[in-house]
Amino acid sequence: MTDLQRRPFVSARMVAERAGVSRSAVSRTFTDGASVSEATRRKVLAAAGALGYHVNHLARGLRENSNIVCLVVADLTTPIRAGLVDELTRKLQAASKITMVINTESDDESVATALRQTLNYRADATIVLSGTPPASLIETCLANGQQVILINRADHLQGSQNLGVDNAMGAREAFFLLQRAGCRRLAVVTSTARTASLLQREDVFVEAARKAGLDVAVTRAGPTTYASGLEAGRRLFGRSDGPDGVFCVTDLLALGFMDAARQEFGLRIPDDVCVVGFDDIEQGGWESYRLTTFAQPLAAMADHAVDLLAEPHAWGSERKLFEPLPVWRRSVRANSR
Amino acid sequence: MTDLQRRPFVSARMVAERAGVSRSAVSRTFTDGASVSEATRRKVLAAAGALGYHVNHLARGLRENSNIVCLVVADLTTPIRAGLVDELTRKLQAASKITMVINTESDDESVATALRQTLNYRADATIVLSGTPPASLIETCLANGQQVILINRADHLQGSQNLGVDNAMGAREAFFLLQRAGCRRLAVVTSTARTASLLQREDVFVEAARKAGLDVAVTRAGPTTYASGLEAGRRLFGRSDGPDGVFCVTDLLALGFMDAARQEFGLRIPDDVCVVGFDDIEQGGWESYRLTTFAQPLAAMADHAVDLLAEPHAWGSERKLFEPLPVWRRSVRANSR
DNA sequence: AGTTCTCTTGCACACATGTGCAATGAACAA
DNA sequence: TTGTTCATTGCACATGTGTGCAAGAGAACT
Repeated sequence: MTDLQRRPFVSARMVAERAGVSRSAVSRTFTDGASVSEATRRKVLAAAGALGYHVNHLARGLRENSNIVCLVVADLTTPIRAGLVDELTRKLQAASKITMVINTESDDESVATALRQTLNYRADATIVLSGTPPASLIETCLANGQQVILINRADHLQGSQNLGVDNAMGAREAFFLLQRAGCRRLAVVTSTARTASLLQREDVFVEAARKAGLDVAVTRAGPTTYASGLEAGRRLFGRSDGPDGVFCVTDLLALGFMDAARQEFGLRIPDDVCVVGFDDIEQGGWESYRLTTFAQPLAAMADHAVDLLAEPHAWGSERKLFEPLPVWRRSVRANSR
Repeated sequence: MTDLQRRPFVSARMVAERAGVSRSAVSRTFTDGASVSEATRRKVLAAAGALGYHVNHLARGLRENSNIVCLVVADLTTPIRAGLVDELTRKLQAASKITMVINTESDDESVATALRQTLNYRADATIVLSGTPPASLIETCLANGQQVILINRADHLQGSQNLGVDNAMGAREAFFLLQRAGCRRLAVVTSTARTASLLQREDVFVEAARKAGLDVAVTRAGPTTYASGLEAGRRLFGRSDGPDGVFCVTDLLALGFMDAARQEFGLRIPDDVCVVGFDDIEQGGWESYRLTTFAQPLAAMADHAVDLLAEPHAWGSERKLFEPLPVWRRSVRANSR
């Protein structure tokens, strides 16, 4: 009682003592394919059960791979982020990895701090979902044999492995959708967060419209939230000639925009305005919205990320793009030609 | 190249060699309050910087506390769950803990497996947000000196520390809200998932109504989702005398229910039906819904959970309840007496 | 019986860290 | 100069694993 101190976790040695065998025997009992006789194995298992022994994976991680994967993410409550984290944690667990989540601000300094923590815990790999880590830090991770996987960060950093949805393709398709619906006064609703993904969606859409001889009003009312979409709607319809076809670079923005159009300006969707989103979050499918959008294939993306972990770390920084899947619902008119 | 194998992480010994000091000096440099001269400290820091050294927290965790906290959770994409995980990861990080997320099915067997993994990684504590671990396993955790904190699991398990929102209070208030609004034909919309929280909300509401001489129709159309709320609405209004006051035990159910009422039966809210939810998820505040509900004080709950970690593990299983905060919006009529 | 072969087991080391203890050396007072 | 104090530093051990190596035991075969 006096001397026991604060070391309550039962170790392999205690099990060995109780079972009357060597510590090696205990270790081998819990190692697949190691050589132990059936008799000692039973003795060890009995002792372990009685004492409540569990192999210490931290100590095991000292010698070999830690099997730890870090997820660096911001804005966890956003549906699309939550969806991705959900898929990843699930699949990582299935691959018998352990997931450490670092919930950071999305500014680059915080991400850098998070990445350093990653190194402290000897993670085999880090998956970055938000922000952009500085190149020098990525290099440090790689030098320490740690994989760095960036998801939907268009920044093409040397040595890191990249994957993401094909924003350009989605934006192009979005334009064609609105064009086919006969929209003439186009607008893009985006956010003040100038991440590469959002910028690309905006740019490609505007470019496609320009090629077709149409002008586009771009609105950025705030961060990438429902509230910003709402505010964008107010701004766009507050002027004399509101748009009749709108591409919202994110579903959240789209839902806010739709509410502004309908509740505050009495407009009908899709009769008066057509709206296209991006991401395919669950809420877009709700009866109040029925938003036509492009889905990020989250399951496939998570699968691929986990596959990358198994492969021998390819050095040339690669980049895999996933096609966004069109989801047809009711926020765009049927072809009117 | 041939012999280097796969051990790229730089250790304290390498730093020591490069700096021309002992390994202890390196260790002390990175330990607060240890005795190192300014000269060697500088040498060590220089070498560490050049080599990209980071202290191995896993090895450090072998001797003392691992500073790892496990979060066992299911249905991560649900807004309320995502919100709680977001708060917890943030606050744990601020308390310089590391968060491991175990995304499990909510059935008890999966939770048990998750809890065992928790022991393998020598987590200082486990926070359970979903499912109910078997009592025997909790005992094992406690015996190993690991704290077990259950959030919103009404199951009062010996030795575990419990906290959650006061469901009874919220349900009672919900009834009074509807009563004051003059509703006479009451209904409860709940799910087939018979978790203690949801059952209590249902029971207390029904009991309060019965005391006031009112009968309540209880509908459970499926799991705790938007779709189930939608289906519940169809069932309730498909009969001759639909309800005029409904308590949905979850905001998600409420939103689905509202959509059914409005889109499929042309009812107005709150003129024809009053709706009260529970949880206060972000979507309930959107313009299409403006749901009156009771908020779970997630921030305060997360604060308290983190505080529990600091305290010396009190053995008598305690239980702290948080008052749900009423959020007045537009889905309930103003008092009509 | 003697030889060979296979299976099992214990010792010792490696992994990366923190720290008690003793030794070293410098600064300072007498 | 000598004795004392104090900061600094290195050695060695502890933490809990996995595994190579050699030794031992028993079985099978000549």
